[in-house]
Order: sequence, then structure tokens, then C-alpha cells
Amino acid sequence: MYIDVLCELGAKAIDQTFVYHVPTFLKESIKIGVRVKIPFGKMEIEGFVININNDSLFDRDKIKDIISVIDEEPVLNKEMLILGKYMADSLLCSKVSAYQVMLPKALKAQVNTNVKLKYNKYLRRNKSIEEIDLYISKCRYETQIELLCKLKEKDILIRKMNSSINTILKHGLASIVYEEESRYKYTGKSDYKKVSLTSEQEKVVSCVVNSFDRSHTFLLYGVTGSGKTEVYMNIIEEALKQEKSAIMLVPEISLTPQIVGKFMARFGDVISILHSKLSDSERYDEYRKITQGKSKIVIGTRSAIFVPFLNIGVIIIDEEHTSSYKQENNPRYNAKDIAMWRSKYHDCPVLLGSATPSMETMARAANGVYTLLTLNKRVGNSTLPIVEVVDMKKEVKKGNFILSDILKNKIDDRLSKKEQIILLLNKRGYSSIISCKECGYVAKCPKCDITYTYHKKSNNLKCHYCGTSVPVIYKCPICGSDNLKDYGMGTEKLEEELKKIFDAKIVRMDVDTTTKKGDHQKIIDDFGERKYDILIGTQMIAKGLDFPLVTLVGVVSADSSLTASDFRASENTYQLLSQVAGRAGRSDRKGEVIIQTFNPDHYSIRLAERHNYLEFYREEMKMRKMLKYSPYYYMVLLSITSKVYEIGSVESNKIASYLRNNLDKETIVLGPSMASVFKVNNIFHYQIIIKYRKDNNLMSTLKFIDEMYKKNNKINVEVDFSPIRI
DNA sequence: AGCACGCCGACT
DNA sequence: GTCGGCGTGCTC
Repeated sequence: MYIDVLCELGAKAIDQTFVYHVPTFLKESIKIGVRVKIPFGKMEIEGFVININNDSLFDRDKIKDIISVIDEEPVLNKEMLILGKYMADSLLCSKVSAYQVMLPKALKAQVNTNVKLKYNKYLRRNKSIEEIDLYISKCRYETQIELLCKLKEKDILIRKMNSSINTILKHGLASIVYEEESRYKYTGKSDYKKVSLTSEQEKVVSCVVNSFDRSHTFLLYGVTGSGKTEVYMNIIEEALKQEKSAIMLVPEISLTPQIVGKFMARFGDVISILHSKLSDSERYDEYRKITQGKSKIVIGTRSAIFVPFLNIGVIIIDEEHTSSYKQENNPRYNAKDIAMWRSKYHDCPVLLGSATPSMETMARAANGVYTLLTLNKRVGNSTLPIVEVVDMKKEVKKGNFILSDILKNKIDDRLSKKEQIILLLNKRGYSSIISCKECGYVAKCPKCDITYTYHKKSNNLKCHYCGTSVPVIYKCPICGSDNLKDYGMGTEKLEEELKKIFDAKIVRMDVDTTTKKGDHQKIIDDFGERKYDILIGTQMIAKGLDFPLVTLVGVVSADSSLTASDFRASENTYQLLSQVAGRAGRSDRKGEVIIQTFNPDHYSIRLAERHNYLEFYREEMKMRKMLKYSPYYYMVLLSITSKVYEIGSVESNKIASYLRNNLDKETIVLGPSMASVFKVNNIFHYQIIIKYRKDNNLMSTLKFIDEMYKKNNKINVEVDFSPIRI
């Protein structure tokens, strides 16, 4: 018996199987999809069994025996094996990387895992009730009788062995059974009141439920507060009734604790939660609950799209416009694409939900490729908040650099009414630039060519690109002057500023204040319990939070996302603004939103002010059409990186001309150009952008380039299909 | 990744 | 002459 084994060979993705011989004593345990331990050169590594053959064309003398079989049951099932091939072909990634990304760390090949199972020990009754009673009547020991009485009802959890347990075991009245214990315990709040659906919601639910047996994509476009979560829950409930499983993707679990809480309360222990903050062993436990059929619902982030359910009833992707569904390193997959692939495999619907759908999704819904479902009304008595845009150019003339008069007055007003306030500032740290007033020197990260952000609390300068920090400087390293000044404002400075002006309890939530597991949850819970009046945060506070007492939301500066050099800057701004606006007035109290900006006339701000998504969609689509961007054109981004400036420049020029010579005439090849951040960690980044509508030569051409540069270790070429950022 | 192989400069 | 620098290529 010979097998083809796929293994991960270091950084260089040599994506090829190796032939091994299976000694007779291991033949029984070999199945396609299990992992095996193999000798490889002088090393011992792990690999996936991809094929089983009776013979091999490879030189017999060179074929080695496998050492052992790791798994009893395959870690990769048939669907996963096919999906991996599809990913490798469509994303130009290695098959191994595709398979590895589907599995929890404990089941990946070739990692030294320390993940062990945790067991609970139970005492289980072996004999009939009558026999137990008979024994009890003759028994002289209190502790034994007590145990046996409990045992008549149910199994007993055992922490320590003792003499009475031993006696019971000796008499064959009971035996010890082991059961896996899940180490992950949901610690957030879970509350849920069953509510009856509005007719609008009913319609959406029945529409999706009626398609349970066919592969089709729906877009649920529902304004914030229109009760999308309730719709999801009812659809999933129906899937469970039909003995099917459901996958629900959310952008980031720790940011959407309230949704998870509702699900936990309603569906309890048939839910598995998969997100980035789980430890390897917790994740493995949750994964085993899935493969053993103990859980039927998975709520998770991007990689949860791969969970090996055998009978998927529905896949829901909440906040579908979020960029977190796209993985930004290899394999660069988009969970939405994987969802559609699995939808075809399982004949089940995909439901994309958003209050601000991405241009791509909305365009497909408008063309009838997806079915558009709409929720227009907010549930209950709540209405959309009133949004007011403040022109900061005028405020700066009055001397208000941070807070406008209007925002200050409104904050004062809410504080006096004992209502809560959320302030969004999309920049962490204290100030964004440290500059010398004498010679104009600006402190930059020498490795990344990015200005340092000053963090006052830790008193250092951080590079938000590579993450390194250096002690703060007091003297200009160029001219020696000590006349340094900091410009720009981050959340840290805003917090300090607010504490000066208002007598209020303020809490800040950003990457710097939420380093530990559970930090998020604590801030959210505390704010929900009114331990604070004002919540300051970066965009991580924009999503999914639901606090009835918040009646004022302030966007301190809407410009940082608007001025980003990315073709999605307007879209991202609109989404961010309407999402954060949705945090205000979620009960019967009226909500208000203040947006401060230097660009008050920009359409994404004007239209967010009026909650006019459809108009924004039309405006933005005009721009996309004019500038030949997605969704009118498909886009591919080639990132070319090198430690040597010249090599990067020469090779990227070669690649660009190769593309121009081999792709269709209608296809547009832009570049090579320097990436928006050219130098990161001392590595130079070049980029080439390809725009096309249809190009039959695209895949073969890209494949050729990919193959060519795989062997070249002076330069690295990566292909990103439908990039989220350029 | 690891390790062997192989082709050039500087040394007991 | 040989020791060792690391660039290249192979591992079933």
C-alpha cells in the first residue's frame, strides 16, 4: 500500500505530495484525510494523506515507510479535500495552506501540539434499580447509600476516588465513564426575551426558510435596529427543526457580545463559539463538539466558515460589508466566497445581512443575482437618530480644535439628564505627529517610513505599522532644539481633554486598553451598568453595541477614514458613520448624532446625515464606474516585496510588462508603483493592479508568474484577488 | 525547514 | 594545499 502525503515544507510553499509506503501493521488505520508521521530527509514531520494507491511509479528504492498514523478518524473530510483544491486553484495558494486554515491548531499538520483533551469522570449505574435497592437494604455505610441513591437518578461527577466509590465499583454496581469537558465557558451575559416578529420580519424568515433546499444568496438589507438578529434566530431555529446545522459569521465576537448573549440564552449548549480570543485548547474543544455532532450552530469569525458540518441548513453572514471576512495573508480567501461554494455543495441558502451593504453585494442584489430582502422599520418605538454635521473649519476659527460648541453643549445636557454618551475617534494614541518647530523634523519609524504616534501613558512613540515602540524624544535629533510639538489627536488625548472639561466618569476602549482577554467584555458590561457616563473609542465601538441609555453619539473627526488613499474610503466612511449613528437612541428615548468634519459637503457625510443609503449607493456607483473600480471591474493586486530597493523595482517592472504582453487588450495593468506605505520593517513594497471584466488568460498568466518567483528568495510576489485595500 | 553539495577567498 | 563562507537544490 502506497499513499500520497501532503506536508507543509517551511516558508517556501512547495505544494506537492510525496509517496510513502504503508507497512502492513498500519494498513488498517490508513484513511484518506488522516494525518501521518513521516520521515522527511533527516526530519520527522506530519502530513495529510491525500490518496491511497496499490502501486507507485516512483523509484521503489527511494520510498520510505511511514512512522505512524496520528488520527483514528480523518481530520479532512471529503468536502474539505475538494474545497482545498478549489481554493488552491482560485486563490493561487498552496493546498497545504488551504487545508491548514480549515483546521484548529491542534489538528494542523506538523506543529508540535500541546493540546490535550480534558475529561470529566462520571460514576454510571450498571445494575437495575431493584438490584441497587437490594444492595442498599443490606449496606451499613452512610456514604455508600447516599451515593447509590443519587446514582439511581443520574450519573455522578467524581472529583476524587474514595473507599465507598471503590466498594461500589468492586460490587459491579457502577462503572467509571469519561466524558470530554469543554474548557470554553461563555462568561458574558445572556438574556433573551422571545418577541413576536413584525410582518416585515416574518416575510424575510419565510423567504429564506422556503429556500432551505437550494443554493441561493439573499441580501438582507435592514436599517440599524430593525431586528436582524431576531430574524437570524428564527431562521436558525427552523434549520434545527429540520435536523440541519447553521453557521453564522460575525465580524469579531468580542465586539458583538450582545448578539452572542442572545443566542446563548435561546439555543444554549448546541452552540459552538469560535473566535480569535479562544486558546488553542478551548478552540479544539469547541471544534470537537462540532465533529461529534454535539453542536448544531456555530457562531464565529472568518475561519468558522470551514466548520465540518455534514448537513448545513443555512449560512448567515452578519455585517457582510465588513472587511474582516477577507483574510489578508495567505491563503487570501474571502469567507463570503467560501460560503457560496459550500452553499452549492450543501444545497443551502446564504444570507448576507447589513444596514450598509458593500457596493459589490448591493450591485448583485440590484441585478437580481442575489435576492434582496428589506427591513425598513426599526422595531419598537425607536426611530432613527437625528444627525447633525458640524463644519470644523468654522469651529477652528473660534478656537475649538477638538470639540465644537454644539457637541460640548450636548454632552453637558446629557450628563445633566444622566444619559450616556459614545464618542468615536478613529485614531488611538495621544497625538499622531511629533515635529520640531525649528527645523521641521518629523519623528518617523526608521523601518517603515511612517510617522510615530505618541502614547502618553506609556510615554513612548509607537509605529502603528510594525508595532515597535521607542522612548519619547525631548530634543530634535537633527538640530538639537528642544522646541518639539505634537500635532493631531488620538483617543488618549481626547480622554484627557474631556476629563479637563467635564466632571464625568469616562472610559476608553481601543487596542491599548483591551489587551487582555475579557477586557472588552468588562468595559461593555460596566458601561451597560452605567458605571460610566462617556465611552470613548476607535471604530471597535461602532459595531453591534446596544445600550438603551445612550442618546448622544459624537464622531469627533470623520476625516481620518475619508482621506485614506483607498478607493473604498467613501464607502468605509459612510458605513462607519451610519453604524456608529445606529448606537444612539435604541430605546424610546430620542437619539442624536453629531459628526465633526472638515469636509461637511462630501457626499458620504451628507448622505450619512440623512440616513440615505440608497442614494449613497447610487452616488458611489457612479464614481466606481467612472474610475473603473469594483464592482464594475474585477481587481487583482500583485504585491512585490524585496529587502533590496533595486531588485524590487527591476523585477516588478519585468512582471508588469509580462502582464501587459500576455493579458487581454481590454485588461488594464497599472503600475508598478510604490505601495501606499512603501517601506515596512525594512522591506520595500511595490504593487501592480490589474483591472478586468473578463480575461481568459488571467489565471494562467498569474500562475506562471507565481511559479516563476516561488523559487526566487530575493523577491516575494503575492497575488490578492479582490483586495479590500490598495 | 534542515541539510548536503559545491564553488570561491584567507589561512596554519 | 585546506578550512569555511553561504548560494542552490533536494527531501518520497
